[in-house]
Amino acid sequence: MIRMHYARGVVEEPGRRERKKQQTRRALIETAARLFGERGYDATSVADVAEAADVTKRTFFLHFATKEDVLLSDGPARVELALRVIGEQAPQAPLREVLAEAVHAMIADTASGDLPNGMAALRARLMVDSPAVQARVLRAVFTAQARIAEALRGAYPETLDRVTAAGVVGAVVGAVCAAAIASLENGEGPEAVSEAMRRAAAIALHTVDALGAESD
Amino acid sequence: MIRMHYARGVVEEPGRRERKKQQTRRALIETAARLFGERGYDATSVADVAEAADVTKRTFFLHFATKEDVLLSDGPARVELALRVIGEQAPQAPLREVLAEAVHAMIADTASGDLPNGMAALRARLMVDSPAVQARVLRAVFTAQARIAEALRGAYPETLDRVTAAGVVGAVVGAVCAAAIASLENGEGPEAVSEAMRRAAAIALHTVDALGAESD
DNA sequence: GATCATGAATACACCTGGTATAGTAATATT
DNA sequence: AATATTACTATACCAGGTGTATTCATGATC
Repeated sequence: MIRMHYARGVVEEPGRRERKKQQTRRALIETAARLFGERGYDATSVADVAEAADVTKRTFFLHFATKEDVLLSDGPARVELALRVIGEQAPQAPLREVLAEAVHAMIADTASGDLPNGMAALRARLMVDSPAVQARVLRAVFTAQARIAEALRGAYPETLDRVTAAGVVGAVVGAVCAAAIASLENGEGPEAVSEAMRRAAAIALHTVDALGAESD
Repeated sequence: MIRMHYARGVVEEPGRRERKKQQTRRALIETAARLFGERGYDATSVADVAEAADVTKRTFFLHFATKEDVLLSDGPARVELALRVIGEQAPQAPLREVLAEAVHAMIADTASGDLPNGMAALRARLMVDSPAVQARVLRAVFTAQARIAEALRGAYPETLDRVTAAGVVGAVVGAVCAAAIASLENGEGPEAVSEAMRRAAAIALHTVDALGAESD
């Protein structure tokens, strides 16, 4: 039987075990980020990371499903952010504005909330020369995109069916991603990259206006 | 010294060696497609495919860089198709129409030109339940998208800079892909999927009209 | 036609990502 | 204090992927 009703206050304080777990997790993330940054992604094996973090390779895979996943630890939070924005403004505000808000929030979060460990920046760097990372990140983006699309469809069931919602969100996210990568490959700095993402979002958001009238 | 001036006619006929190479390549593709279809992707090892095609595992990797790549053999042709469409209609026709033509050509090719081996259909099926396939396909799409964007930028240098081109193409491709997957996950048939892709493309193509005026 | 160079395929060893299993020790619950 | 969880370890294993030396058919040259 599962019972978790220890009344440690309103919010459940983690307890020593959970704290230690998060500690190893953080150690793995930071160690991985450091080694990937120093030696490159491919030149760093999971065994190296585990060794440097003083745990076994097995432990690494108890925390992360794949080697790439250690780079995606901040992904879920960003998706939750977007979903929260949608949940708050949802059916009252017009679709276009809600989607715009959500995307802008994610872009801003990527740019500003990244200072502590620089994970997004590192990920961007590694994406350029590691196909595996690129593929995994794209898949993560795609999954996130699908969740956002479902949330939007739920909020505007009369305007959006499942496929249309996916299409619209796909357009915006696709534009933002492609612009970001292009900007990165252009060698532009974080400032310019963010600007490129915002511009791409603004342009792609016009798809929303086109929802009713499809010529062709 | 390298000399390849055997005059076998205007077009270079392949010769026995090259033909045998292509033969093993085809055998690997067909065998892989069959086994993946029968047992599923993850349940089929590269060794299995090689064995069934009567070659060594090493030979498989001389033809394909990764296990996933054997599913992408028809990808390059589809990209070339789009580039050809762009190259033919390029700067004369308006950007919107050229992009529309290119995308429609790719969609049509996916739907109709797929009968011989059903590779696109198989790929779509396998994407749904194999993360590795999904990731690799997304990466392939992303790469293709970058090439198309570059071609467009070359054709309309005054309208498009690098980042904008990437954004526009990213929007259209992103919309089409997302719609296709959503439709597939909806359990819709090939007919409906194609229709979903066309609709998504039509909607996303409105981004092109928004190129001049960006109201943030 | 004999000879030589090329390159597709082989055989074999090896590394790394990822998993299964059984076990240990610290932590949480009663 | 006794018991149940559970993060972590140790170890062996599988599959994807690569390096290297070798074989052998093919294509070029004489």
